[in-house]
Amino acid sequence: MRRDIFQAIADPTRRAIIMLIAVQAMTPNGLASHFDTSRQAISKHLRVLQECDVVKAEPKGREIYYGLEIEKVNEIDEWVAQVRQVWETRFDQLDNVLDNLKNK
Amino acid sequence: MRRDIFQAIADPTRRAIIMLIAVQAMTPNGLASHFDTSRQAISKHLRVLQECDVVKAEPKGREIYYGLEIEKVNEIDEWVAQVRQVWETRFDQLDNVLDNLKNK
DNA sequence: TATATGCGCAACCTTTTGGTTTCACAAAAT
DNA sequence: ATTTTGTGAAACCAAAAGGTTGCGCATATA
Repeated sequence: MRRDIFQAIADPTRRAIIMLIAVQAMTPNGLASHFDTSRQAISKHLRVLQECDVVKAEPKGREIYYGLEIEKVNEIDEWVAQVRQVWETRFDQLDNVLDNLKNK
Repeated sequence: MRRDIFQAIADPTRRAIIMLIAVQAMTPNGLASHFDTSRQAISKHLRVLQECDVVKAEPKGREIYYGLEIEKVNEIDEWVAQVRQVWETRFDQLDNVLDNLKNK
């Protein structure tokens, strides 16, 4: 399944996971202790996060630490910036129209 | 149903709608002409976008123009900034640890 | 007035999502 | 060597998502 970062952050639990591992890498069990669901459910969320490279797995013995890939978060910023840029350009155009009116 | 902005931007079609109306307010039919789906499907997306205040409806005769509420986009930024801040603080803490080691 | 247009809403259907339970397996601990 | 612990994967399930078609209603247009 083709995932993207926007789908990844759509779920509140996944956003909370991201926030937690922003502090430090954590294991599935460690993460699950902060939520009201099973470890398996958290593992599923981690898989989604992995599929779009928001999260990286680092095995340590029989534990697996999941760490945040902060660069991926930039993709969100980029889109938001694009929207804002389009929005502001629109006002520039309006300004131009108003300037033209004033100059007549 | 309780929606939030993150769910709103999860769908690619909705992100495209947001980008389009960032340029100028548009009607459902006007929007639908840019996509490969029915007007009703676009209307459903608009309803989702309305429910989390990303979009505002402005009736004009029998047409309804949907315009972007740019302020809502800031909520995305805020969350991203929060993640980044936590992430960077983490490194500050590591720096502190390293500083302490160096001072011994 | 009759007709065409633009729209929202409801019913329906299929696929996806998010959860659970159960299992197998590797790595630690006993 | 046996048991405990940490994990991913698979099967299953209910709910939600995203699409369609068909409708009714209000507003333009003829």
